[in-house]
Amino acid sequence: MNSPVPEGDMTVPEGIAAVSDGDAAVSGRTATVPDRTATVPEGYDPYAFAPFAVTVDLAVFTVRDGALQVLLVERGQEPYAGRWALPGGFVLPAESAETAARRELAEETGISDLSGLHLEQLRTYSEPDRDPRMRVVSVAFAALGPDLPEPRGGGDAARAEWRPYGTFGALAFDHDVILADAHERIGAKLEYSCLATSFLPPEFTLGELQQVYETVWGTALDRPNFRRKVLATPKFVEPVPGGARLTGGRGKPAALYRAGTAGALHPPLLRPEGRL
Amino acid sequence: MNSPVPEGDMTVPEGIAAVSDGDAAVSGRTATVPDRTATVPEGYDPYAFAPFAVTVDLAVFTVRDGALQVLLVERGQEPYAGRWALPGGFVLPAESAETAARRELAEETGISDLSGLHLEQLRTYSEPDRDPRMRVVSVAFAALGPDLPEPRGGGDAARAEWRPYGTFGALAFDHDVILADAHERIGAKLEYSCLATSFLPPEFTLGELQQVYETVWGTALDRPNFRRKVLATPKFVEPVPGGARLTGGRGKPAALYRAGTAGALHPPLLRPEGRL
DNA sequence: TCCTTTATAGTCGTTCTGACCATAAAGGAG
DNA sequence: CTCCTTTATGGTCAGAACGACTATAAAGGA
Repeated sequence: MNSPVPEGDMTVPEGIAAVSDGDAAVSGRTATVPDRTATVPEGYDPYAFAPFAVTVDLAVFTVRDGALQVLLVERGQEPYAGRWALPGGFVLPAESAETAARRELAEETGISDLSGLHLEQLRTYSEPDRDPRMRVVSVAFAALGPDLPEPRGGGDAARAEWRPYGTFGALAFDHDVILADAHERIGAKLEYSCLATSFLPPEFTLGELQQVYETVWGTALDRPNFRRKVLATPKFVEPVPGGARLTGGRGKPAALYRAGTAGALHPPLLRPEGRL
Repeated sequence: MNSPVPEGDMTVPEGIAAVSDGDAAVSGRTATVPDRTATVPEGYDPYAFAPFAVTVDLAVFTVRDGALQVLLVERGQEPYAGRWALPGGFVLPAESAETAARRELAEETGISDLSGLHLEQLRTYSEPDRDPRMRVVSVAFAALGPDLPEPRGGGDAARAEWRPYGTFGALAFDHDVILADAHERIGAKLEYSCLATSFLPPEFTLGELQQVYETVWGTALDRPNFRRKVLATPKFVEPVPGGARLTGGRGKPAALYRAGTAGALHPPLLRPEGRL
């Protein structure tokens, strides 16, 4: 896994080749301001390569209280000061976008255990006028996890909160578009992957699994048919050994299941109506 | 559609806001070195934002001679001089990644008519060591089109050629991974979208459409069943008015069809065996 | 002790799918 | 001109999957 700079014709000073070999900058994981000397070789003019700032933005979903909720942060600065936005931040010189996404999320929410969080690259937003201040390219991620703790709003975020999807006004920048794209992607992936289990704790009932589908898709599903489909799909879920059952609810106790080893669903579990 | 720089804490000089308005660099379509003054405001320290070079890489597929072919260019410089690579290049300061992708492709292949080409963002590759020279983030695209003209190999590319998928050795950088990801994505999208028609000219036979599926998936399909599925999907294809038929081939002349207006396929046309 | 709620099992008719077989219409070989 | 091969197209048929239901079980609450 190396990488591009395609067939670059841009005159690259010979001294550059040796630069990124030094891993001196890799350690700067918690710094918010990148080490200025880390990736910039002596005598290298970064403007020759049209420098961009690279950020990550995260559309983090969870299912809480039977509703699809999104993690938002309140901006403390212009532009869009006071407006809600998706969490995110700058990619540091020694980070991949994936690494930066997890770091930023941890910083801004104070949630330390992100192990159960499913992170997935959505797409990159690179319109030249995305940010009124400067040229910023943002790698967007869709993330989903089980009912996570209340965010603390640390790091660069003034505040951080779970908000029910659709109950807030326009977000900062192009975050409305990113969020809508993320929602569409998640909904589509539920059809042909076992992604839904990422919304749930390690052990769950089929009723809870169904609620994930219903919440994300916004449609009601027939319970017996849903159950039949899920159980008919090999390795989608497997019963918890010992016949453990969840009680305490209103009705008959439900059997507990764990996520299986399947990555894809065959056949897919299609949404009732058309794909869009 | 604006954009991120999330809740930026990095002190941004006020003078920056006016910067990207200047479209001075947009014209530099054939320039290999971007205008250095275009996006860099006075008094702005780019290192505070960890400048990255941003490139695009394209995995361009077509079906030729019954085989899936990929467009490759030969690198003329180190690193990986003489190695085959995916076409691509630097994003200019006033371009989106999509715009840069089409420009680079036109430059490096000499193919002027890219209108029939379907371009789709794949994902962004941002591992810190992707490029041995410097920090480069690459937005990868999957592209597919009907049998395109022979590439001329202009622009930054020493040579450009169609090569049957799988008939070449290791590509430069992480382009092997990008290409594999693109192939997987295309194969998956054939299942639930009408993307296959992008591989074909405006008018085509069902046999040609089936060959696209067979070529991309690498599996044989039952002809009557394929036909039944395709015709049963509303708006996937529509017959050419007047009952035009393609003759000149070996067997019975085939009816001609055009791409319909459907974007998604319901129900999907699943690959014979599991999804991966 | 009902009543409500949720889980789970099963039925039934329709639709879809995969594996076939059959026929039509072209070009090529002899 | 006559087979033969090739490709297109039209069917059949049994099994699988699906959607809409009905029925029963097991909990808590009134």
